[in-house]
Amino acid sequence: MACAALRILDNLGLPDLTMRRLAAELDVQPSALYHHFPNKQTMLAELADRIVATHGLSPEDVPEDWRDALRAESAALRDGLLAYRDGAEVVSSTLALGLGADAPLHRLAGVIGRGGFDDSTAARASSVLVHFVLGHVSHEQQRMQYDSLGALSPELKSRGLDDDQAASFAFGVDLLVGGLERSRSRT
Amino acid sequence: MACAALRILDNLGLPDLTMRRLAAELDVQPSALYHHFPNKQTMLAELADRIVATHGLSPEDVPEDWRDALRAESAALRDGLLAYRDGAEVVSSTLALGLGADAPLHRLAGVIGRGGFDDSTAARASSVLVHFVLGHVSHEQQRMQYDSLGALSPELKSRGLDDDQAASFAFGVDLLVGGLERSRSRT
DNA sequence: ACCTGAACACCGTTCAAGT
DNA sequence: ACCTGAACACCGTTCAAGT
Repeated sequence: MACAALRILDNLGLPDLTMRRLAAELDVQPSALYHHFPNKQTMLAELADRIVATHGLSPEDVPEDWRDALRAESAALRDGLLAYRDGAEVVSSTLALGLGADAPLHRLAGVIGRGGFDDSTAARASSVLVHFVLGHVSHEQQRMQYDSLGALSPELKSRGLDDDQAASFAFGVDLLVGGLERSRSRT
Repeated sequence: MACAALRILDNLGLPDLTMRRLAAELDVQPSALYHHFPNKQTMLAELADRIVATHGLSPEDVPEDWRDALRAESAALRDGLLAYRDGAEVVSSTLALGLGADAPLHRLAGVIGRGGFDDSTAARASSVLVHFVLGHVSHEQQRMQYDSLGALSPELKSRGLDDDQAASFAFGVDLLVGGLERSRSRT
């Protein structure tokens, strides 16, 4: 059920993920969907939860240094969002509406807490980080879609573009890690 | 024309800002709008540009210290977004689609550049900052809307909530300012 | 140049009725 | 419990025709 929705999302994108198309994919009438979700937003929230659950970094892969752990978790979250077309937008809107997809928030806050910051700081900093990740990846995915719509010589321009995106993503994460580190040394 | 759109946005919110309602507000047929904008997104982009243009900090009010200037510009941007219902979401989607609303990006990059950072760093850091601001204010506005829909004793919970929002906003900005400062001293 | 009228191809959601 | 069929109240956009 949610699998069909993810398939539509990945193949056609968020604007084409309609209740009617999902119903058609399941060979069912649109009204039947409302026995499983109260409304469309709830269905998208379920998708968002699944998308961020994908970014499972196995516990043994989490570095013990909190800064490296934060970088690793951030990169894993980015990978999870990039795994589905328009993944960042789905998660972003769900999170904004307070309907879920808040696992990364708690995950990252936990890592920061392990760095010796108080709960309030950890919560706020993880929120800043998640806002950045969602904004960055949304932009990234928007650009991918634009490029695939075939402007002039897409290969030429996108050669090394993935590296650029990864680098500017890492820059943002490092900026926040640095800010955190500094905030502690200034106490 | 754009004023009517802003009025609808502020009174009814983004979901109710439809081409048909805008046409009705202007006492015109929906099809008439397409002589002014090629499509709805373009119309929203015009709105977004206007919303971020509001955040005009007069040049004499910009502090000379780049860190204070960054804080002041960020706060002014937040105020501009908060000035219209769903302002952050309108700007966010327009920026994501690359249709405009990039004035704050250049403004902030300029301020950072005045702090002695190279152009690439300034551009990346201002992008991080704008992602944070949009994410934060979106969340803020979502919550305002939710509260006004009247949960239990809204005054009780929102007493001092504005201060909280302003404080966590300032925290995020300071985190990034600190990160930038640190990135220079570590060169 | 700017607008009307009418249509096209859709939406999300509800609800009685069936099994 | 789960689904159908039909409807309600909308959308964004196009296009011939008018002025």
